[in-house]
Amino acid sequence: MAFPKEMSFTNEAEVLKVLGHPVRLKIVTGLCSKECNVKNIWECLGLPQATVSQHLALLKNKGIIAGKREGAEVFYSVIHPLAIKIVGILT
Amino acid sequence: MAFPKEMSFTNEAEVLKVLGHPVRLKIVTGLCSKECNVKNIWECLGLPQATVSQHLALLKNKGIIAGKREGAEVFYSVIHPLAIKIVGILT
DNA sequence: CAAGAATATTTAGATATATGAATAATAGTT
DNA sequence: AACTATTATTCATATATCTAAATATTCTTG
Repeated sequence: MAFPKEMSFTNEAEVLKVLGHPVRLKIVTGLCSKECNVKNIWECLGLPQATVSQHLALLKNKGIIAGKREGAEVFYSVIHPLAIKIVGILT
Repeated sequence: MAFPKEMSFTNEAEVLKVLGHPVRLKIVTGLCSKECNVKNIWECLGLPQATVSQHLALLKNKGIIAGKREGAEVFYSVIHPLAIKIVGILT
C-alpha cells in the first residue's frame, strides 16, 4: 500500500515546515557551514534582532539548532540530522 | 559570508513549506512510488475526498505534482525534482 | 439526455503563523 | 552598582492555513 495510514510522517513534516521559511532556511543553511552568534546572523541578513531571535527560538524549540553560551554571546549550530541532510541536497 | 542577503532561498523554502504537512508529505511520498488516482488516495488515507482534493490542488499549484486525466479519473504523479529528492532522503 | 461516479471548488470558522514594537533578561566593563 | 552589548520574550495585529461542509464540474454509461 503506497499510502499507509499507520505511518504518520508527523516528525518529518514538522522539520520540513520549520525549514519552509526563507529566513529560517537561510539561517540553517548558514549555520550548517559555520556556527555563529546571533548578532552576526541578523547583521548579515539585514533583519531586526528581534525577528531573528524569534526564528532562532522556534528552530531551537523544534530541535533543529542548539545554542551554547560564550560570555555575552550565544553561538548556534545545527544539530538535527534530517535538517542537515535537507540543506545538503539544496546546494 | 555564510548568510548572504542576495541568495533568497524563496523557491526552496516554498517547496519545503508545502511538503511540511503530514497529509501532503504522505501523499507525495506515496505518489513517488506509484502514480495514483484521487479515490485511491483518500481511501488509503482514510480522509474525506474534499480534504484530499484541496491538498492535491495546492501541490499542483506549487508545481509539485501533475495530473493526467484518464476518463473519469485523474492520475497524479510527482514532477518536482527537489520534492523527489526530499522524499528520497526521508526513507 | 438522465443518472451516477470521480474530482474540483467555494465558503466559513477556527487555529496558527508572521511581524514589529516594546520590554526584559543576561553578561561583561568601568 | 551603573552602563552597555547581546540575546530573549511578550504583546498586538495582520495574514495565512486547516478543516469540514456544501456545491459544482467532468466524465461515463444506459
